[in-house]
Amino acid sequence: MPKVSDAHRDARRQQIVDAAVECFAREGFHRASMHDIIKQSRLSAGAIYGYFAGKDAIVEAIAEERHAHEAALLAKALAHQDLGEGLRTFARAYVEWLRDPHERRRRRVTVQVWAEALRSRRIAGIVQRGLAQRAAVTKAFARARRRGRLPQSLTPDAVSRFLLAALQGFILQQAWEPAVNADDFLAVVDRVIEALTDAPRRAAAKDSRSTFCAPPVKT
Amino acid sequence: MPKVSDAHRDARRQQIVDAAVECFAREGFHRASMHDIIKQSRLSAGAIYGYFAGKDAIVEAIAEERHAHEAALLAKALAHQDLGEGLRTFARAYVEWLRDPHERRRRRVTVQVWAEALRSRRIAGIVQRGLAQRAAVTKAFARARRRGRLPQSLTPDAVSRFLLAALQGFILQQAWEPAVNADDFLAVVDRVIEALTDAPRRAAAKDSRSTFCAPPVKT
Amino acid sequence: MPKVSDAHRDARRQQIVDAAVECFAREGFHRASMHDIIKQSRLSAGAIYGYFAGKDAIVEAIAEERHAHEAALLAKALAHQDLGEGLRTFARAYVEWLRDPHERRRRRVTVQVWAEALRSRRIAGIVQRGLAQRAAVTKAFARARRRGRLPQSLTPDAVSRFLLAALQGFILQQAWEPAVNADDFLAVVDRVIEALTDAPRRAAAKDSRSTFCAPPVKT
Amino acid sequence: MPKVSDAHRDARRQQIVDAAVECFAREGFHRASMHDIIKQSRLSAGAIYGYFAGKDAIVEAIAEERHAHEAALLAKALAHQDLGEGLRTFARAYVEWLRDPHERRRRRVTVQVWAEALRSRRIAGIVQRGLAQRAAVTKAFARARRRGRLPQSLTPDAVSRFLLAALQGFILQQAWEPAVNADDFLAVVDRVIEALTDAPRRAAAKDSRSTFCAPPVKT
DNA sequence: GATGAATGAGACTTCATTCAT
DNA sequence: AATGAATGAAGTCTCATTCAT
Repeated sequence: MPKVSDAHRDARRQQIVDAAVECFAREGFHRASMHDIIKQSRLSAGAIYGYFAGKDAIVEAIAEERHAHEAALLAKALAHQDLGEGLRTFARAYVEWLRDPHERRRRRVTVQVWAEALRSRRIAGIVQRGLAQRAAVTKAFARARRRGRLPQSLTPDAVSRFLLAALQGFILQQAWEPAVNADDFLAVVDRVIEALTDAPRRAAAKDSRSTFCAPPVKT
Repeated sequence: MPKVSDAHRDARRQQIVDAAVECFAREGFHRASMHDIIKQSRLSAGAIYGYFAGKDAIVEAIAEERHAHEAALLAKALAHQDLGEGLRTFARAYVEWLRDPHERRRRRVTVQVWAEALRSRRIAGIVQRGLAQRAAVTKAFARARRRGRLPQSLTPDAVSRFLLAALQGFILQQAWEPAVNADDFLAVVDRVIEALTDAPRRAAAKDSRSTFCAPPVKT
Repeated sequence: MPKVSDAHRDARRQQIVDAAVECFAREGFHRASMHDIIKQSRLSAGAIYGYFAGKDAIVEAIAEERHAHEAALLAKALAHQDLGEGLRTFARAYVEWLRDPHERRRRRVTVQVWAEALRSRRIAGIVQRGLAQRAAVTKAFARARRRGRLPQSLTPDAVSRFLLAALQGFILQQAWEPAVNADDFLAVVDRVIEALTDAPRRAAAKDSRSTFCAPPVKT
Repeated sequence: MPKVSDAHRDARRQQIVDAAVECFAREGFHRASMHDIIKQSRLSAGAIYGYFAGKDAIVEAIAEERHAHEAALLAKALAHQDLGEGLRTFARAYVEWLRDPHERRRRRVTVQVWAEALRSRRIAGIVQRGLAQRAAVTKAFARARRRGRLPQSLTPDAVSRFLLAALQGFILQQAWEPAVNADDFLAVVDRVIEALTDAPRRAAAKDSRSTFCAPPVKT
């Protein structure tokens, strides 16, 4: 079986990653043994080590895998004319993505990756690279704020961080309780995004005044 | 009939739990060995097994530990006349709690507990018991909604879930990046709680005007 | 089985070393598995790792073991009034030592240690430490040369090195061919030592002159 | 009927052996993997197995390789009119040979072969075949003894064995310490050969006098 | 003939837990 | 009650060799 095609190599790699996701979702990284992954992948021990340097490398590959899709969703969100609208669409698409049973298994692994990031510099780096995508949202909020669409009292960084936190928390909750009602959650998200970004529109239509004035202006 | 006093037993128990937190925060549950915990606690293997049935039991004890304090904070929040005010106070107190270095170490373990809950029924049960405290908040929101202080379009469950999610996400982010700016985050939390609890009344009764109206000079 | 006596620990350690010698002599270090040593020692895997950090550490312990006895033999040799006499006695005692079947097994391991010294810095260091004992012989030859009992044309270092080489070669040959005639070999050794050190006596008695003068004086 | 010429086959074979020597000298047989040899030789796994049955066969080929050259040197030595002279020339030529860096690498492997001979019957056989060359020297000493040029008290076998031992010991020492002074060593070898082959005659016929008589000033 | 991906037995080592002292 | 040496199953990974292409 000499010099196999790149496509074949990629397929094998994916076969291993998929098997590992299955095992890790079921047992956790540390409980799942290489033997389990080997059986699940229907390859041999040696074959796997030809594609990955070890168990950790597989974990890292899994950790890395989600970024591309997230970046795509995010790009679409930020392309919207209206930031709030874009973010609401993003939230909807993201939650939709989470409905896929295959993706749900991966998310169980994601939660473990989050924990592992506290221990492994490599994993921490990968997680950081994922989190770094938030920067684009922060920038968008900064632009919005300059146009008066975000309260001066809030920092763009904290706003994007807050929305990300809510999303991460939801991912956690869904991992623990798969039956969680995503639509109701999305309704809250919509309302929050609206509150954070839509006020000017409301101001234009209804001329509202209120406690919104209370927090001091942050510069 | 123990030869040693209960106080002594409790102290020993805490000594073990503290040593384990230290080890788990540093290495993760699975990487930390009982040997590590034994050394850290300066007790003997046999002694530890006199207090805990095994490694899992220690993990469970740690997982359980946080609930009492959380319940107390929450009770105070819900005792407030104004729900929004109570929740904002809660958020502030919670974040303050997270500043303590000792607590931060424990939180690193919490993140691991979250991952472990996906694997262990016992840990899952403990986490669920913690999450169950959210019910009181949900009830409070239900009351608020009946009084028109929460939009009819939002379910009390989803609102409390959303706020919890944001808190959990913040805990994660702080674990990864201890220098995260908590005050800016709290400002967003305040605004969101306000938006969720004040808006309905405002929309119906008041016209709002605010900082939104004064866009800063472009830079 | 808490806090066992030092004597007990030493006995256990020796039990492991002895088992390892048995296995290494039979199979070679690399072929002999830890499993073999474990079975041979009638201890458990874990017990062995409580005494040695790993297979290499056992090899090192074995490599180290011979030095004390060698140093004792050498000290006796060098205490002799007459260096030649001392060395002949040493050779005899050393060869006698090699007759012991237990010691012969150890020597099979020694030959492997010699090879391993080319690869492992640790083993190389241990071997060097053994070889360093030659320095005392070199010094004795230097003294002898100053008293005219060693040809000026020979360096003390080379002489001691030569004798050591012959001994090492004999050890090799005996390892390959246990039936080698040691007495005949010793007769040659005697003659050689005599030739290297006894000339003055002969010179006194017989006034000999010869090709011995040919090599240039080395200083 | 091979598609490639014998010359090509031999070149390939040598390429493999050279690569293996490189790897074995660097890492030792057991640590060097076939993978290492494959990379070093710039051939493929399959190609190597077309030339050698396995790793052991390569080791055996290396072990065998030295004999031809040794036999040639020895034949020249024994062709000398004077045995002592012949042996001294041999020693000189042999040590000269050891100066070549390529040969030094091979000698590192030789030392390993010596150890391996204790374990593998095949390697033992090859080593024995090398050692068997000593028989010719023994015979020469027997002839010398019949002519009164070797003391009756020494067996020809032991004398040749002794000289071989010294040479083997030197090879070991040079492997461990490449900077060893070969010339000084050769001076001792010369003297010893002289003592073994000239002494009887001298003792009977001559009076000897030498450098022994001129003790240097004490320092 | 040549290639190199794949095999899978088996290597070394760790570690939660027990129990004789 | 306390100790810590001992257990041994199970873990991760390597590597000589094969054989489909």
